[in-house]
Amino acid sequence: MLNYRQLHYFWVVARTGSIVRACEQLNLTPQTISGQISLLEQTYGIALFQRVGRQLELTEAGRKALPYAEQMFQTGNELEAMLRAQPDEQQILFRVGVADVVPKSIVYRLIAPTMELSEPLRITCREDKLERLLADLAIQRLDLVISDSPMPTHLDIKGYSQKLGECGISFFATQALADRHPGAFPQCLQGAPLLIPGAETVIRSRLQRWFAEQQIQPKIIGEFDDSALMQAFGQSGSGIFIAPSVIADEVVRQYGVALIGQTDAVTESFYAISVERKVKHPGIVAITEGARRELFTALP
Amino acid sequence: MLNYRQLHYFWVVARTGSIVRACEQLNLTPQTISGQISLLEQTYGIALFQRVGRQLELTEAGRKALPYAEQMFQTGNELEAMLRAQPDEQQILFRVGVADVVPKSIVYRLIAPTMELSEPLRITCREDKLERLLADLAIQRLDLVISDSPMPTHLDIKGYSQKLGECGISFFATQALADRHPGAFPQCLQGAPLLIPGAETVIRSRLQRWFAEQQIQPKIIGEFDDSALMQAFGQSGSGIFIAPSVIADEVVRQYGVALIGQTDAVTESFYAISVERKVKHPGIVAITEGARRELFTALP
DNA sequence: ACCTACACTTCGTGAAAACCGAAGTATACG
DNA sequence: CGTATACTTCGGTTTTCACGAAGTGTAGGT
Repeated sequence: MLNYRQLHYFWVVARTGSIVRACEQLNLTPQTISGQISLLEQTYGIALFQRVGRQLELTEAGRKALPYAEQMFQTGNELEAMLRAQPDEQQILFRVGVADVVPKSIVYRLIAPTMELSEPLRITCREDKLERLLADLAIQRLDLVISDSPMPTHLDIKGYSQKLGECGISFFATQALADRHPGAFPQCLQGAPLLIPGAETVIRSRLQRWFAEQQIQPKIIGEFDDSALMQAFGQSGSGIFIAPSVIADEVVRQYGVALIGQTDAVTESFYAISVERKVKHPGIVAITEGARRELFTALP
Repeated sequence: MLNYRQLHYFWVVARTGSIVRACEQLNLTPQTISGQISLLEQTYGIALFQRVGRQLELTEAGRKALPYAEQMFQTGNELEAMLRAQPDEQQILFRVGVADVVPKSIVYRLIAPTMELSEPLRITCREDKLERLLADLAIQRLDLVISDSPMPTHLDIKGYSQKLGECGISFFATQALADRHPGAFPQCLQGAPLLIPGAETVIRSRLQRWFAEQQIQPKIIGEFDDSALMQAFGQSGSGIFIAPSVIADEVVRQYGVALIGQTDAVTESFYAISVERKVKHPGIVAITEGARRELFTALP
């Protein structure tokens, strides 16, 4: 019989990447979690983690198991939220999935308008790979997916995309790094260390085309599927990184980096994907209208 | 923090319909399960079951919670199977969903051919409402769905139906009940107590049309979405019930009932619904070919 | 090279929980 | 109205879980 508590610890450790961080989240001590996970591994005679340096890393088996656990406890959290909400009753659920390539502050600004609706919404927000989010959209476990690309056609799922807006991109670096690559933008990018979005993103290929046109060859030193992670590396001075221009001010402020330059020749778009049930969800309406009115007003 | 063990007990009790049966499955005593579920209810201050007679029934909250639990532990079971299978490695997964209106012995006969393939399959079989199965098909948590109707068009899911076969239906009753309604078939059905498939099934409406044509008004005393349940009631002598003619012999033998008559004017069809990935799953091939070759050979 | 900080592990103990036997209550059925 | 069945309640017992103390191994600075 599978021990769901142990599996839960496994999940938290896997997603936080370390036992210590899992402890903070679970209010437990490391030896407890370490022990319980060892027991789990023992039960099935298979290692889920392996030590790499002083961190833990998923083994092959662990990587296989993680999506199952993910699904289980994601559902578990929703169930718990539902059980707790029972008494006060009937606020409308609004379940949003966010593709991990979308910068968090964009997401925040997109979703913020839904918080101020007259009818109280209960918002659930989840981040994942686009494909998985769309699957959940199909079975109506999500009401809306926010992504940087419209609905792909190769999936066996119907969905309707709605463009929220489009904007140019800006380049950022720590001041020290920026000083090392002086000169006019964009020529200053020549040979500079660059962090770029992963191969699966839309903006990646546009960016590369633009570099070719400008006859600039930056030195790509990192690829990231998750924009927050990319920005974290950028903040440490590893390389120059990009973000949509609408959040340029915020990036400069929050990460303490310098704006190197910006272009509208490369644009990033954002889409709201829904199944478009007969009744439009108030949350979706708020997001699409809010995006048009406030976030992307300066653009066509 | 949600107690997953208690939730698991809740799930088993809900799906078996009784604590005692859950005990058999979990190797526990009733007082344990009863107690643990009470604790769960206490934690969230909400009843999940209510006593009806000496059985338990889901409350409104329980009904809301069940699909979540279903999802969780279904996934949990798959995970466990995967973890166990790890050592011997690489047998092809074949996950089949069966709509509950399809008689079990038909399902068995359809699936049986896959057991004898040269390449070893690991078959997972799940029974549920058609709609839920199709949702899981869309996100590739299932490879095939077997149903009595082709892919409905109103869902936001793509799927491809393939007709497995078609056959007439037969009427059955206990000998005692049959004796009470003597005479030639189908006139003997006039005024006889009848158990029929639920309103959502395809055969239901065909059956009613046929009765109208024959100018027969049976007395409908029960509707069932689950064919096994209908047959159980039929076995107890509650009423006359139907089943596809291909399994007539088996129904007579297994339930100890008499065959009253059969007609090919009302037919029941069975379909295999898949997402038709590039590569045809060996299990799907085996089922469609097996159906054509063995089960429904006598028909066009 | 060595010291310190950090992350995970091992071991033994104590507390919490889960579980069971016995007995009790309530319902269905003949 | 008695018997069988299903769920509950109430102790006591067993098992599981969690922590403190101490240990191993790695990273990084001096």
